[in-house]
Amino acid sequence: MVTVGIKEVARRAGVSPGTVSNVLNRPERVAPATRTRVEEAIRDLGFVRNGSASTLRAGQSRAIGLVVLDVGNPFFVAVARGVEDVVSDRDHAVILCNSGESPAKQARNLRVLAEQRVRGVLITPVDDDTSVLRRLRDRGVAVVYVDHPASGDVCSVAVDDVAGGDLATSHLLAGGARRLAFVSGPPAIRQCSDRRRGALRALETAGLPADALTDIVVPEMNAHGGRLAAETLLSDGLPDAVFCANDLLALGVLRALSQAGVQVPRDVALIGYDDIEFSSAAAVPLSSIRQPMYQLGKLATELLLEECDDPAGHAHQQIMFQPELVVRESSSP
Amino acid sequence: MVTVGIKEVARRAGVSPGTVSNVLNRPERVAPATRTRVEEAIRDLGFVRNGSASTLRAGQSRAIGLVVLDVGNPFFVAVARGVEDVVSDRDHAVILCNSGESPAKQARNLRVLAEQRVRGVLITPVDDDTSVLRRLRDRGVAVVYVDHPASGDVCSVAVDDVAGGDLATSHLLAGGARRLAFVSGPPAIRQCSDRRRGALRALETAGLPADALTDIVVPEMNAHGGRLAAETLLSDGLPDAVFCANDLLALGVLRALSQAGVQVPRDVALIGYDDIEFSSAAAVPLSSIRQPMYQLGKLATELLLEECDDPAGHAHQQIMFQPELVVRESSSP
DNA sequence: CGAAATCATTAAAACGTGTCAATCGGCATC
DNA sequence: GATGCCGATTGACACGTTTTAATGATTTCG
Repeated sequence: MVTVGIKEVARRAGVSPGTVSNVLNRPERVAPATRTRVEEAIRDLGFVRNGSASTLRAGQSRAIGLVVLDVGNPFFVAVARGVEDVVSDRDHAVILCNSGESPAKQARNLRVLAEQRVRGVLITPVDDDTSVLRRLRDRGVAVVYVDHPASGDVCSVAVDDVAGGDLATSHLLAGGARRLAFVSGPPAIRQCSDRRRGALRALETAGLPADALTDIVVPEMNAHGGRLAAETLLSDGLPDAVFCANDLLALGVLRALSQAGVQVPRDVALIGYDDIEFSSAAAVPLSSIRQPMYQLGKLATELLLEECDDPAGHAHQQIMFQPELVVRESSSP
Repeated sequence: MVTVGIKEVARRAGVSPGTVSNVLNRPERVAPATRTRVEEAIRDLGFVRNGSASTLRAGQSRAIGLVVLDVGNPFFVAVARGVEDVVSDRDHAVILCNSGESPAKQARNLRVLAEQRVRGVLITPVDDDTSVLRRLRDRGVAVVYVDHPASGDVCSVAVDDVAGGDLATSHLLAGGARRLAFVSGPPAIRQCSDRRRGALRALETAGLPADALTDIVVPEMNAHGGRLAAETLLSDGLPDAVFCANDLLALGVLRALSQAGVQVPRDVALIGYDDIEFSSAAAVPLSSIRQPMYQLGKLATELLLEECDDPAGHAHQQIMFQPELVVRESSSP
């Protein structure tokens, strides 16, 4: 393993290591003639900068961390795309981490990111325990919440989940449903509890009691969780309508119900959340709540980089998008 | 930004920096009493080790790179899961990169990984240009091909795509189809060309001419590409059956055809590739070719780490899995 | 009881880059 | 022709960790 470093390049180009460094970092400071000479040497020797050394010296790396709940969820994939597009313009890198909805994995990921001295972290937190994040910020790492509202001292980009829950539920109620089920992951996940609160608000607006809504909590917010929920639905008796906290759950529910001979929407109405691409292509096209996923990632990254570039003059912002109801066959009588 | 380093921990614990390093890396070498003292100091000061410094000193980091064609494709998400599970046991990290089927992005990603001095790289190459990879290996970075067969001097884990293409096509032919269309991305992508070769083999076996297969090439192997392909199908006249190089394409084709009033499988049979979870939940459940996605990632990672740990005694292996036909409604008359 | 051996700890030298004060050379001004 | 000035380049040090050879402390054995 031959390690060609900055000083070999320097020797080859007949300059000092300092000049090579300048070519890499502030090309404008070095005379055009020597610059091309150095660039040739770099090409000839196949030199690639040692990121560790550069990070060590500079005190921070040219990477940001993105911690999401589930890389298997197209929602977060779309968010990641937004992040990637902004970041690659500034030739930074994204370290994508998956917390799998587990606080332990989230903590492990954050430790790795802290070790890597990332400039900043975009995170969809697993729960409301902000202590880990606070420690990160104390260490000088900028943090922006993604899909999670925050209070004054930190930036956040989110979508109004209470409004979304209300939208979905009001739509189901307008369709004539009276007994509802809410399928979601652990209530510690804010998206779940907020969407539930929205559902309850809709019930109240409609003059219905809160116990018209039955909670079904499953451990994982994916298709498998959805199938588990369907088992409960089938054994406990079907409600008029089912509201799932995301589309993966809804697809799982839909699948399991169909296999059991239950027809959607005839026997039970169904609505999901996120409006991922697959929802419209499902066996029964899925009604859902649309969110600006790509925008979420994009804007969050812009806020993060702004804070990194000017920590002092940066004013924290909390952005809140509004979700949108998308009606398809699964909830139309 | 306060930087608490190893030497502050040392001072607090009343030992030398070297001892703190030993506690971190070879705890067995330090006496239990001092070890706990150091561990307390670490906790008290909230010390986290500077990964750059340790990477710089060690010459390589404790991370591996994974470069995939499309993070939006559930196939690669499943592969990534396999990788992640193996790697996190050895407490290494995975840097996940998306080449988006573009050689330029792939090259950029590899540069970043080289800068980070990753121990090894798992990659599904965009094309057959191995020069970049060869340079990486010359620099001492282990490389394993994922979902891409290789020749003797490098490890690879792949699935027999020719066999898969044959399986899919033979199945369509057995269903009575005579005129076929093959929808895929650019033929430079090996998965596409191999599956096509398998399709041609099946035609030959059945005694049909090669021009019974019409190629439809789209720029992106996702649902959008599928919709583009469907436009071509509709304007050029429908074949008896359509074989798509992956399920995302097939879902897009299915969707667009349905919207145009074409019924699957009555008007045209359809089969995809990969057997991603959504395929079975589609409007018309999709026939497909199943691949051991998780196993692919898992085994590739094991080979990679084996090579990293013992570069000299390592014998390169080329693993080839066999795919499996999954028949569902989209191809059953 | 002294010497040897074992064990725990330390001091100092790297790793490759970025930074900054210092130097050099060329040029214009007086 | 001396002086000052400015841009280009240099040299040396620092970043935080790991590692190795050496030191100090303690035990074992003759």
